[in-house]
Amino acid sequence: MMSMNSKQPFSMHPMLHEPKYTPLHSSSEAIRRACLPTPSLQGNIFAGFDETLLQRAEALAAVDIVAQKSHPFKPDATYHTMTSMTSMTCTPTSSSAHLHHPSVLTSHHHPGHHQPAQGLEGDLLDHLTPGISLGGMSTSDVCSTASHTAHAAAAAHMSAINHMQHHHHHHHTQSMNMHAHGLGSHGSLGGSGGADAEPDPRELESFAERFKQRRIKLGVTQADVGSALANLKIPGVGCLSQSTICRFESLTLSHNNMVALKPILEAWLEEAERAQREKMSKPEIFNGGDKKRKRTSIAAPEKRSLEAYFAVQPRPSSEKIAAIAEKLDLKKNVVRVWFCNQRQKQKRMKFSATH
DNA sequence: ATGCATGAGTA
DNA sequence: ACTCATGCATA
Repeated sequence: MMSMNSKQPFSMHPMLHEPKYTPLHSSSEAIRRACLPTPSLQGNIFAGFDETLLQRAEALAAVDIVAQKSHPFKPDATYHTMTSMTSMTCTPTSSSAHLHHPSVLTSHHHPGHHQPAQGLEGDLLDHLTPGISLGGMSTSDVCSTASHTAHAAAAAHMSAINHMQHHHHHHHTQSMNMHAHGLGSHGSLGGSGGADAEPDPRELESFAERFKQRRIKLGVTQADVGSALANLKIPGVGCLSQSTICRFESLTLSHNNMVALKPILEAWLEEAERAQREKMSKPEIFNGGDKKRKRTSIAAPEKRSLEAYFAVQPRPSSEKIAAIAEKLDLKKNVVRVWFCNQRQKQKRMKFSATH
């Protein structure tokens, strides 16, 4: 079933499955695509290029250390010991069903990628400037220690604290209108004139801000919002995690994701404010789930190396990943996932270029 | 707030 | 095996 992939009722052009955003920041795509030009790759004489890459990248990483900040936390003693877990996938058996796939909002447009040749590392490395290649990546961390996210903001009022709603709803239905914004035309919609579908990054930005503001005013935490969403009974919409709400508010989601989530959170907001008005009371149960997934922690040195590799080749081949994994003494899967996540990060709104 | 991970849907 | 949307665990 093609299901959700079907975006607009009126198929614009079967070929244009590129629901890319407004011309304003459509470059996030361009960026990643732009890194494939391979000027020269004939140099890889022998099979030593893999080793070379690793060595060079690590060398860069070393430089990085100096130029980088050394977090106040653990210098490096991080226990990446557990990276040896073969299938840490703690059998999902654990009560809390893992069945959820609230991907109602998925837009799955294929990003037509490519298989960039992998012989350019050597060259690239040679032309790379330590500061440049790695500077923009690792510094992204640093969270404001004071995450006064109104944690205990007394959600006394409407605390629809429904953790653990073992959703088993298979909402594949509704596929948000991922609309292929008419690139070029869309005037400006000064104040959301187009009802609910505005692919405007600016609009999303302001909404996210207002959302957070009003949410806090309601005295509700991000987690509360997430679980309360289930009470909205919006077909195909279950609950969301604190993470997602947080990311929405901080715009650290993909554009499409933001667009898809907006109407839902908007609906919740209004419902919440309405409910507060009439002093309601929602029955809250508790939760009851226990499953401890251990979060692998990649030590700083390894992380730096990975970043160095990434700067050169964001999409290493399976073999390359294996090599890197072995070099850094990490599970291949850990490395693979790391690269995937890294790529995803680059696509997020907030820091995505042109924004 | 964010790092590492899972899973559905695709290619 | 990747992308994307999400989530658990944790700094």
